[in-house]
Amino acid sequence: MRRAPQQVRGQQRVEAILAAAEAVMAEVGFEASTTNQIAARAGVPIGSLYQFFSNKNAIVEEMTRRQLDRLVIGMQHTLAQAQHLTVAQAVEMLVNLAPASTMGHSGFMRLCMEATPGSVLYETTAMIRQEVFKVITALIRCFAPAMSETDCGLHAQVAQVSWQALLLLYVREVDSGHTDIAERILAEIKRLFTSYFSAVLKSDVAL
Amino acid sequence: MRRAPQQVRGQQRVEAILAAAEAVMAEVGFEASTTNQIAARAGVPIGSLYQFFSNKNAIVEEMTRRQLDRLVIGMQHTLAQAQHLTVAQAVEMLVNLAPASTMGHSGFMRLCMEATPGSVLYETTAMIRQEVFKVITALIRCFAPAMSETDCGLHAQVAQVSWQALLLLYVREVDSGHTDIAERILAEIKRLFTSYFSAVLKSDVAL
DNA sequence: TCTAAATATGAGCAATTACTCACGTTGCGG
DNA sequence: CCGCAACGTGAGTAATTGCTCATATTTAGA
Repeated sequence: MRRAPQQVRGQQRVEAILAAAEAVMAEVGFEASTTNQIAARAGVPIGSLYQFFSNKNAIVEEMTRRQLDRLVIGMQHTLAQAQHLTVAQAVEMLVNLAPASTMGHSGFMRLCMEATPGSVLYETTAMIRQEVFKVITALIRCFAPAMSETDCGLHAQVAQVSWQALLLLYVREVDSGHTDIAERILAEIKRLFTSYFSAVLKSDVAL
Repeated sequence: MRRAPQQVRGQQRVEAILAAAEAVMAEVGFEASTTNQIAARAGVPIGSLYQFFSNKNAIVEEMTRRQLDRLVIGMQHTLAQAQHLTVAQAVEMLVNLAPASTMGHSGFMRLCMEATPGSVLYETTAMIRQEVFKVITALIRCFAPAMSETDCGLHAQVAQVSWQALLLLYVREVDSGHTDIAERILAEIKRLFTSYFSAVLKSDVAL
């Protein structure tokens, strides 16, 4: 941020801008969204937007920082007790965290997961993907301590990419108001990861 | 196309434009690519580009038409004999088709799979995703003829989305020249789908 | 050879967009 | 109450881009 707000009206404006930005970007995408559009939606003149954010990127950076905070809540906790659980139970618990961390920010969630390598948005939101990758790696490690580093990384990458794509499917259904379909997708996600991890762990033990 | 080329020089120019467009778009993305950039790369004045293509979209439409042709080759054949195969064998054969249909057009492949709903590119390339969805649905149907329409569709959607994301991972590694990593990813994809479909079919039989 | 259609060409238009800046207004410590 | 810093404001600028169009050249058939 160019200039952190120090008065209440400044903070309120920053909140309004962030909310408007999330709404506009969710509607038209990051690239297609314009700063003028965001400012208008927030009921704020364009000059005020640039008072607090040096450019369009800075807005997303702030959104990423906040999403990251939301994300780590619960994940660390689940991971800590994973060793006392079965694979299916651990997957169940981690997937169940999704609705809470998505709630109220499905717009940003979609932006984040739809970002493609090379785009500005992808670089900005890289931290979030890395965090998910680290959690999955730790999970695999927990159940297969002897697995090689490269194999573990490969499995985690495959899982992370699938997770991202499937969570996107879930978020879209939630956004469309299809709560029942969203629930069924979550169930499918659990089934997919449970069966994949089981297959991976089985072949690891066999070696 | 605004005006189909009728002379050889016209056809050559169209080919040059399509090749240049794929290269440029693969580098900077569809939105960020400019028609002037594409024309320059093709060694063709901007006016000639608009002689054959009414706009940037028309270029991608032609690319999609060609990719669709490449895609259906082999898939129908594999599907036809799926009933004589195990799930693992059918998955193996379908996944093995990927390298051939990707070869030489990984740029467009990436564009297609990175497209997000709402974008122009997504609408244009919708046919390709639909084709993949139809094949997966048929595959599931083949092994579980009694499965309900909604369940079948849900499983196919989950599979299609995962397939898209994982194939993207594969294509990126191929583009980076990491042939060995790409091969290992293909193996993981087979494992993931085999275990997922097995789990799905097992629970279907149990009902 | 002649003519009409196909193709070639690139300066430039119209529209859009991120961002600035010069000048008002409000709030707060002393 | 004063003075300074935070904040408000929006017309305007520079740059970019998709696309047109008037005009020139090439090709194919009769």
